[in-house]
Amino acid sequence: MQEIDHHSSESNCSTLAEEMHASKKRKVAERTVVAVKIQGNDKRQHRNEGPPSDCWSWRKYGQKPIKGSPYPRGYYKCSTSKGCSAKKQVERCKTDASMLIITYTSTHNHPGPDSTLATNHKQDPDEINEEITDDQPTTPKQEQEAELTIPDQETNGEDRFQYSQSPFNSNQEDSNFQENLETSSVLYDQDPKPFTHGGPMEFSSEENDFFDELEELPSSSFFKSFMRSSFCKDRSIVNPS
DNA sequence: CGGCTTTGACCAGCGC
DNA sequence: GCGCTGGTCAAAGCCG
Repeated sequence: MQEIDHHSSESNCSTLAEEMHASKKRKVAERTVVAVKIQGNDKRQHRNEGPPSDCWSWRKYGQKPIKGSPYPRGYYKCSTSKGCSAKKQVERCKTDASMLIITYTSTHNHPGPDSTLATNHKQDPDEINEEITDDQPTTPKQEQEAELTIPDQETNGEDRFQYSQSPFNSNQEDSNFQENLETSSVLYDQDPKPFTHGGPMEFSSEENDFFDELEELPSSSFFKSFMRSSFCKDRSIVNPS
C-alpha cells in the first residue's frame, strides 16, 4: 500500500505505516484505508477480527500472515452482488490490537447498500472510525463541499458517529498532510460522520449501536464521498473501475 | 442446502 | 534470475 499514512497513530501504528509502505508490492488501482477502532464488547472482532460492518456483505476468501505483524490479514470480497469487484483487506494494527486497518479496493458496481441497509447487514455492526487515504480522485468541489458541511454535523448529530481525534486532526498536521499529499498523492483529512453527512442515511437501531461505538473517525474527503456514494440512496457507484 | 469460513497451494510483483 | 512476500484460488468443512 503505497499510499497509506497511518500517522494515526504515530504512537499506535507507526510500524504499521512502515509496513504499509513496505508493502507496495502490488500496484492497485484505488484504495481506501480505514482505521477502525474496535471495542472490547465486540465478540466477533475479538474472536476472529471479522470485518466491521459497513452495510455491505463481505465474504472472506483468504487470510495471510503478514510479515512483521503478529496478526494475519483477512481478504474479503463483496458478496452483496455477484459481479461486484469490491474487496477489502482487514488486519489489526500490530501495535494496537484494538485498531483494525481496513483497506478497501475497487468500488462496488451495484447499487448502494442503502437498499440493503435495513435488511442486508447481517454482519453486525462494529465500530469504525478512521482515517482514510486514498488516491481516488475526488472533485475538489466535492471535497470542499463535504468539508464545509461537516462542522454542522460535528456539532449536532453526534448520536450516530463519533470520531475521535484523528492523527491528522490539527491544522498543523493537516498542513503536513498536505505536504504528504503533494508527494504521495494521497488524500488525507478528517472529518466527522461521513455517513450521516449528506443525509439520507438511516440506520437501524443495530446500526446505531454500531455507530455509537465509534470512537475516532478521521476520514478523508474521498472517504466521505466514497461512503456517501456507497451508502447513500441517491448515489450508486463512484468509480466502477 | 446454500452461503460462509478456513486453509493450503499457487501465482505474480518487487527487491536484491 | 532468484527468493521473498502479498494476493487469490479452490477444496473441504461448518453453520444456520
